[in-house]
Amino acid sequence: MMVRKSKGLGERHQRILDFLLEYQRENRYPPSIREIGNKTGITSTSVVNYYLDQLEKKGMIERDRKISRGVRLSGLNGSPDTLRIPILGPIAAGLPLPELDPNVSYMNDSEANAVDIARSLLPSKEKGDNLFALEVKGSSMIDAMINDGDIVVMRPASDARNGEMVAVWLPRDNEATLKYFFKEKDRYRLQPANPTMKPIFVKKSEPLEIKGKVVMVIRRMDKPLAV
Amino acid sequence: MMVRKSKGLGERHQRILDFLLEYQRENRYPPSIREIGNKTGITSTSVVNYYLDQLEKKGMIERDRKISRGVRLSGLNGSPDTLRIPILGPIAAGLPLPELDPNVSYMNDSEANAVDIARSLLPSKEKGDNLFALEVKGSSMIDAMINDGDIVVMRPASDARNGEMVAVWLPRDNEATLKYFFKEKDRYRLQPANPTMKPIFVKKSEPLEIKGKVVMVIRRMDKPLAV
DNA sequence: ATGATAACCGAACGTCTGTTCTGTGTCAAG
DNA sequence: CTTGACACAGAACAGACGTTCGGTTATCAT
Repeated sequence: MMVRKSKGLGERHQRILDFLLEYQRENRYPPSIREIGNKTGITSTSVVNYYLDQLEKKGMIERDRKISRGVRLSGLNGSPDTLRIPILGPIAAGLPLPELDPNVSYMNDSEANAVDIARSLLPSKEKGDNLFALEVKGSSMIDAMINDGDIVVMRPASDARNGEMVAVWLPRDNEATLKYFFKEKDRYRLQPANPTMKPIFVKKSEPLEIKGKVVMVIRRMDKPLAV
Repeated sequence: MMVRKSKGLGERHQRILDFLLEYQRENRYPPSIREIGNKTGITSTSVVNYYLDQLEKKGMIERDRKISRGVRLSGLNGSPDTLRIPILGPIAAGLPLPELDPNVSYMNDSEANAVDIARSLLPSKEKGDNLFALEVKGSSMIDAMINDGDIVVMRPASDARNGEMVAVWLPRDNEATLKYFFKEKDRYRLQPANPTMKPIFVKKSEPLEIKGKVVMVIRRMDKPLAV
C-alpha cells in the first residue's frame, strides 16, 4: 500500500503503524488493542501489547498506560497541529484596515471565514496565538509581491523592528499598504518587497499607524488567469 | 476562557465543547465521559451523556456508541485534515527541475523535507494526491511575484490549459521558470504574473517542457529584510 | 394545585479494554 | 543437548467505560 524503507521494523511493526494512521484518520480516535490485533492478524492482545511496547521504545508511538485507546503516532507521523486563523476582512489600498479587538479570541468561531494553517507552517518563532488574516483585494500590493486574492496572515502590532514587513495605514495618503519597515534618523522608510521599486518616506512627525506584522502570505492558484 | 455567542448552547454545552477541543489537542485522543465530567463540573456520568446526546443532535459532535472515547468534534470544529507535501528540491532559473517519480508515494516519508498543508487550504477542486513542493532559490521568479524562499506547491503535469500557471523548462534558454501558460496559433505565450512585465514567446516547433501546474504559493516572513 | 418538562444526581450493570501470567515453538550460541 | 532469547498464543483479572434506571428539584403553562 505504501513504499517505506523498513528501519529495523518487521512486517508486523509496519502493519501496526499503518493501521494506527489509517484508523486515526477514519475515526479521529485511536484503536483499542483488540482492534489493532484483529486488523493486523495478531490473535492475542498480549502480542499487540508486546509490539506496542517495542514501537514505544523505538520512539515511533506514544502510549498512555491504563487508558483505553491511549496510543498515538508520535511526532511527525501524527497529524500535525493546526490553527484556525480568522479572515477579518479585505485589505486594499483605499480601504481602512479592519479593526481587531484583542480581547476576543476568534478561534473556534466556525461561522467566520477562516483558514487552517498547520503550526509547522508558521515561521519557527511564531507562537501562533492572536493571528488574523486579511484577503487582498485588487492589485495595489504588487510592490509587496502580493496579488489580488492572496491571503495575508498577520500578528497584531503597533510597532515594528527594522526589516519586518508590516501593514500600515498612512493617514497622509489615506491608504493602507504592506511594506518593509525601517526606522531612520528622522523618518520612516517603507520599502517595497520588489527591489526594483522605490521606497516611501514618512517623516517621524507625520502620523503612521502600524496595524500588524506580516507572518505569512498564501496564494491559491484557484482559477486560471483570464488574459 | 473564550468569548462565544451562544447559539442555543448553554454554559455546560460550551464547557464540554471547549474541553473536547483542549483535551484532544493535548492528548491526541478523546476524553472519556468521566473525564469530561470531572473537568466541566458535572458529577454524574449520565448527565455528561445527556449533554453529549444533545450536542450530537445539534450536529456539534459525533459519537460512536459503545466505544470508549468515541466522541469527536464534528466537521469544522475538529482538527482539519492535513496533507504532508514533500519538498523535492530547489527551483531556480538556472537549475533543472527535480525529477519526480510518480510511482512512489512520498507521503509519510518523515525523513524528507516536507510541509503540512490543511486540505481546506488547497484550491477547492484539488484532490491533493501527488502534490509536491519546491523551494524557490534566488529572485529569478519575481516576475511571477514569487520571491527567494517561497514554497511553491505543484501538481505534476506535462500539459496545461490556457491561463494556468506552470513550471516550465526551456531547453532553448536552459532555464526553469514559472509563468502563466497560453497556447496561441503557432506559439506558446508565457505570461509573467506581474502585469507590468512582458511575456516570453516560444514557437510550437521549439521544445518546451511543462513540469507541473502551480497549485499554491506560500511565503513565510521568517527573518527581517536586511537592507 | 397540577402536570409536563427539562436539568440533574447517584448507583448499578455489563462489557470493553489494558495488563499480566503461563505456556509453546523456534532458532542460534554455548 | 542445553540454554536463553525471541515471537507468539490464550486465558484470566481488575479496572475503565458507556449505558440505563430510579429519583429529585425547579420552572412554567394549565
